[in-house]
Amino acid sequence: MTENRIIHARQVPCQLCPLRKLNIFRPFTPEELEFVISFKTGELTVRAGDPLFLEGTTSAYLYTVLSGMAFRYKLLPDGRRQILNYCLPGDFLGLQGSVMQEMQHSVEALSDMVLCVFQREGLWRLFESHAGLSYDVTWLAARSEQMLDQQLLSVGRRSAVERCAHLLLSLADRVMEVGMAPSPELIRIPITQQHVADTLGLSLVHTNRTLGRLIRDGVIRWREQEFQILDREKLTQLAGDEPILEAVRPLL
Amino acid sequence: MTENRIIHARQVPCQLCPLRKLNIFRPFTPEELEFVISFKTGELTVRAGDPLFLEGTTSAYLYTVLSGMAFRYKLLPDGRRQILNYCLPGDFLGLQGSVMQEMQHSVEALSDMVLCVFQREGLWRLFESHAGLSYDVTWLAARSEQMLDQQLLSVGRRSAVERCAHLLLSLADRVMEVGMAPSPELIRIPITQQHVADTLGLSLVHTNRTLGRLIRDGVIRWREQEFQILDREKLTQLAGDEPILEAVRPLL
DNA sequence: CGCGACCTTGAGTAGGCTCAATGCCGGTGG
DNA sequence: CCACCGGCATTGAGCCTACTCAAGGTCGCG
Repeated sequence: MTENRIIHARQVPCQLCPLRKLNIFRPFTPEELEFVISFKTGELTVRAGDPLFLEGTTSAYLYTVLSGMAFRYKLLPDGRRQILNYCLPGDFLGLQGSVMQEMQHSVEALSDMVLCVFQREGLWRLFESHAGLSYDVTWLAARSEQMLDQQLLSVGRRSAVERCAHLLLSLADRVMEVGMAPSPELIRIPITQQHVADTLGLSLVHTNRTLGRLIRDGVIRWREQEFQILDREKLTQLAGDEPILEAVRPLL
Repeated sequence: MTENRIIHARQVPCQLCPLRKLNIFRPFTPEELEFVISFKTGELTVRAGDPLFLEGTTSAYLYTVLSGMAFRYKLLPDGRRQILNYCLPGDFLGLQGSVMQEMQHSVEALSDMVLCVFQREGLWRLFESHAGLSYDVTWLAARSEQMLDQQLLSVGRRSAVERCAHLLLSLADRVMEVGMAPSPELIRIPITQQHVADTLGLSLVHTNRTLGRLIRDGVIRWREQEFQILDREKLTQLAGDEPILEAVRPLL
């Protein structure tokens, strides 16, 4: 469980944070940077498949993804799983757990990951001393709410093809944003079709057939742990609507 | 549009706010109360069917629902609608619009409503001067994210009956919480079956048949603008999982 | 009285589901 | 070196949940 995992000393000093250099993240004042340095208590390395949070437990920590990928999900008592969203570098995890008593969802690593670790209590110190950073936290919460809105629209109202197209586009965009893609449109993501199915509220078989159609039509390519967008225009048209990308965002 | 609607002078002074008396809202310090009084710039009265926000526009205002009900939704280009959630008294609206450039969703009044109006800019003043209230805003954002998680789980992974049961339970609970229900289990909500359908990602006809089954089985009663839970136990069992209620929450 | 908003019901269809088998590949152990 | 196994993708067959189209029915209101 989260609580007894080893937290390493910091390897990556915030000043040299590779993410912060990306121009999708808003620059910090030296003062803010200093605070974040004091806020960060260490780093956590996890391996693909490890849980980061478990529904029903409480966690003393908050994380920012430094590298790697994870997904947030909920389970029904009988085991049906709904993936809520994917967590990429720069994403801030665990806020719900800080604010509520118990986590209402679980998070699992998709790949090996490195995370910045913050103490839950430090968050209050952040709010007390740094209005700008508090605003950032709220900003990030609003952003993930917005992403959930989109996802809900998809699952509730789009057809299987539309859902697949939309998901692939939005994943590709997000992966590109944080510089995780080796080349434009070639996306290496450690997800299986089962993940896609559980994200989109479809069965595995039907997801496979739907992706199969996209592959046969030359719109995408799919291999284990990797997919590629061959015809973005067509994919966008199938999605019926382009996913939204925001300009600059904060990074904690 | 929001921008040219008439905003009345305050009728309800925050000190006497009827909501704040409910014990589901955390008490404020006199100092916080004073700030909120200065933050509130007036009241807005709207009628059932009026839009509060429109996707793609920007709004200069934030609202707290004082009385009445609304729903938040998104549309697909071809008109398919997904209702994201319902807004009840005490809910804080428009944060996404403050934080992003443009609204990514719309909100429409279900009944006549009264809303407390805040200036978007005032929010920054709030963050600068009141750590506790800033935390509250974040808290509220995390709460609505959590509600979306539940909704997404429903739409993605539950059957039609389960979805209906779950929605009715959670609406009933929320309505009770804020004292809008005349008597326990008798819920008067101005929604049509079309709203239910658009909330659950179902068609109108199938929603009607599903509710019909619940009615025939004596689990609920449905009339225009009103439903009633006759057998909560059965409904909970059909839902497969009880919706979560949080204890105390902030009110702005 | 007619109309609009909403609920209801029937009939036929289809998109998506389940069950079940097969194929592929990489890793492991004999 | 090969046999086996587990994880993942793929395919076929049959079914069923949920959808669409199309008519009514009811009620309140101008």
